[in-house]
Amino acid sequence: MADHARRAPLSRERVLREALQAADDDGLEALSMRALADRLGVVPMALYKHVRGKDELLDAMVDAVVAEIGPPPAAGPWPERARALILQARAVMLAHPWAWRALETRTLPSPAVLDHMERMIRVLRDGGVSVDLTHHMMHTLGSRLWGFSQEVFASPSPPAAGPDPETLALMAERWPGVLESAASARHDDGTTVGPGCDDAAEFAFAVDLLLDGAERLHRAGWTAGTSPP
Amino acid sequence: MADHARRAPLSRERVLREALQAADDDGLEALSMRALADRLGVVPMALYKHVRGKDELLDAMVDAVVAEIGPPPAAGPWPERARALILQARAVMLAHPWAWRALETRTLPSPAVLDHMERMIRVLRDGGVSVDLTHHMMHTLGSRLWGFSQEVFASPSPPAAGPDPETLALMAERWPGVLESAASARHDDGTTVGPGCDDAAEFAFAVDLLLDGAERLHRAGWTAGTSPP
DNA sequence: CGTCGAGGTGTACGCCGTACACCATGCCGA
DNA sequence: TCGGCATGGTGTACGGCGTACACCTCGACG
Repeated sequence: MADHARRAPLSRERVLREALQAADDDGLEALSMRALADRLGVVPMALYKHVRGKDELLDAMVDAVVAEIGPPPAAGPWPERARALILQARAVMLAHPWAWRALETRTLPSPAVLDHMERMIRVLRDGGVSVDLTHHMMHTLGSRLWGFSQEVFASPSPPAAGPDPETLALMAERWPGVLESAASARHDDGTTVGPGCDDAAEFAFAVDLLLDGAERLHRAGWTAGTSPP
Repeated sequence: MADHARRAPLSRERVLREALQAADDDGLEALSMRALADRLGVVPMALYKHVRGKDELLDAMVDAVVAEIGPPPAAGPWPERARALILQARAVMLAHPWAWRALETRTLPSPAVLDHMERMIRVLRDGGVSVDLTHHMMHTLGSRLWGFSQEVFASPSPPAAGPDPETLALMAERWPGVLESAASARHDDGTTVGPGCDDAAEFAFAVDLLLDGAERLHRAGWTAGTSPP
C-alpha cells in the first residue's frame, strides 16, 4: 500500500469538511467516526489525531454551519433587519437539513453561535428596543432565531401521498379538527404541490407575528412587569 | 432460581411503567433495553415479548406522558382556555424532563398526541377563529403547544455559578450585547435565585405574545393572504 | 547519522439494539 | 389422564458504535 503516503495528509480542516459533506450526503444519523474514516480512506482512530472526539467534531460542524449565516442588512427598520437575518439563517439551515438536529444536541454555545446571537441582539438594541424586551424576544424567538421551527410533528396528516381512506374515516370521527386543519394546508392555489403545507409561509407567518408583537410592545413603551396586552 | 416463578410476571404495562420511572430517575440517555431489563430483574430479550423494540417503547412512553395533559377549561374566552391548556402541558413536561427530547424524536403522532392537538384546535375553532388562522397558529405555537420551548441554548452565559472573570472579560469585548442581555435575566428582585433566568416567566411571555397576536388578527378579521400587521 | 515527534495503524473493550434457537410452564381438548 | 401447544423467560451471538492504548513509520532536524 504505497498510496497511503501519496494521498493528501489528513488535517483538522479536511476531517471537518468531509464530515460536513458526509452529513449533507447521507444525513446525520449515518455519520459515524468509522464511516467518516472510510470516506477519507483512513482507519477510524486516525481521526482522533485531529479531533478530540465525535462530540467536538459535532461542535465544529455546527460552528461551521452557523458561521455561514451572514450579518443582517446594514440599515433599515429594525423589524425588517431582524426578519432578514432570520430568513438568512433559515436559508442556511435548509442547505444543511441535518444542522438543526446537531444544533439541538450541543450544550455550549460556540463562537459562531455567540456571533449570531450578538448580531440579532444588536439589531434590536440599535432599534431602540430595551434590554429587557430584547432578552424576552431572544427567548420568544427560540429556535426560529436559528432558522428552523421546532414543530414536533411536521405533518398532522399521514405524510406520504395517499392518506389511506380507512384511517382517514377513523380520523374524521375522533380528530375532526385535526383533519380540518390539515386540509386547510392545501386550500389555496398550487403554490404547494407537496404532501404538506407551505413551510416557508408558515415560518414567515410565525416570524412576522413575533416581530410585530415585539414592535407593538416596544412602541407602547413596554417595560418589565407589564403584561403583553 | 425458584424466584423467577414467584416474581410478578412481566406485562406491557409493567415494562412501560418501569421505563417511565427509569427515565424520570436517570434520564433518557441512561435508558437502555439492558438497563431496563435489569430494573425488572429480567434478561434483556424478555422485554421483546411485550414490546416490539425500543422505538415502539419510546412511542408508548411519549403517548403516556402526553396523555397526562388534561383537557382545557370548559368555558372562558378562547385565549385564556388556550393559555391554560398550554400551561398544563408545560406542567407535565416539567414533571418528566426527558419527555420533550423523546417527543422530538418521534415521527408519527400517537393517539394521545392527536387528542391534545384536537383539543387545542377545538379551543380555537370554538372561539370562532377561522380554519386558516387556526392552522397557522398551530404551526406558530410549535413546540410550545407541548409545553416546552426549543431554545437551543438555554443560557447564553456560562451555566454554573461563577462566570469565570477571564472569559467574562473576553465576552465583554466580543459579545457585549449577549452579556448585557444575559445580565438582564437577574435584574429584578430575588424571584430567580438560580443561575439562569426565570424560565416560567419567559415561557409565559412568549405564549402571551403569541396568543395576543392571534387574538388581534382574529378580531381584525384576518384571512389568508393578509400579512400579519 | 541518531533521535524524536507527528501522524497513521491494529487490536481490544465495553456499550448498544436485537435476531434466533431454546426451554419451562400451564392450559386445553381428546 | 395425557399429549400438544401457546405463552413468555433465557442464552448466545452478531454487527454496530465510540474510543483507549500500544505500536509503527517516516520525515525533519541537531
